[in-house]
Amino acid sequence: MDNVKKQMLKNHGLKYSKNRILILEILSKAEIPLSAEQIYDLCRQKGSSINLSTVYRILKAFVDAKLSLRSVIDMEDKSLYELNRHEHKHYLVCLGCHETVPISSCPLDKYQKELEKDLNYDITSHRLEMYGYCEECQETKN
Amino acid sequence: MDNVKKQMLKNHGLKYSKNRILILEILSKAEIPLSAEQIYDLCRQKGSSINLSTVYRILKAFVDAKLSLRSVIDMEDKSLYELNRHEHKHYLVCLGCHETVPISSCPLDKYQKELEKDLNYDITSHRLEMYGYCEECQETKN
DNA sequence: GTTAGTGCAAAATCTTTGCATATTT
DNA sequence: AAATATGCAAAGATTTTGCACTAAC
Repeated sequence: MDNVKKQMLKNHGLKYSKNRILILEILSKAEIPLSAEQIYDLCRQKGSSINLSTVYRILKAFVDAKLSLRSVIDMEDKSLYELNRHEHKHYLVCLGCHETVPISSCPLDKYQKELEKDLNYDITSHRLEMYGYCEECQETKN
Repeated sequence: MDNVKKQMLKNHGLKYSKNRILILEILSKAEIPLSAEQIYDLCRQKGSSINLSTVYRILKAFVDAKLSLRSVIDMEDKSLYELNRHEHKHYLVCLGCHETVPISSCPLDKYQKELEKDLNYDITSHRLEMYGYCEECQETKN
């Protein structure tokens, strides 16, 4: 029984369950956001007989508890889920091969503060993704 | 018959049709991105008997022809469509009332060039949305 | 023992498609 | 007349939900 993960659940007001631990492990190891189905497949590969609807329910619980983040990538129709690492991170996505590169620098802090003043908004977050072509796809013109 | 809009279709390799003109008008007037269903409703309000699947087909044609842009907003499950005005624009979305404010300034040019060099990517576009609370929703804690 | 999580099947929502008909060039 | 757009109904894909059952506290 993984006590670190169990504690993570508790800290976010979530009850323990085998499935939740399993999905938490998968998200912890993932370096890029995964779709519900990818997570489901990884569960099955690890021998679990979890149901897809349970995966969705757990992901929803994680997002509500702010343990996970949900996002969508341009041109994709499905949601992606990742662990909320409380790092400010963005992604660069190759439009050819869909390689996804995490980027930890962010140039938006000052800009966000200016906007807040100008527009009388309390800005709590932002989403930034960059799109383009990786070295290989530039050559093959994918 | 709106000849400006007719020409717009032609310029993008799209054949004329009443429905296409109608949707083009709706997108032209819209200041923020609209969902397929909102566009459908606006069509019906204008007396058209268009079918929802036709709306989807036209929007797909517009996006393929780069006459329109398709996007998704965090926490929403449906695509949004707007006219491709070839302006670089972002949106600030209120998490309380979903007010959407277009923002034309963009602080990312230099940053994007740095990333290109660092990562050997050809970066062709980016998406930025800001989320927060408008003045009113800050008060009512929506 | 009570509360909450899960599997399964069925439904809900958004989007796409096949086919017969209508419109555009 | 030939090619494309459209309406309708049906299917796809992703996500949600009701209910009986099981696991966790």
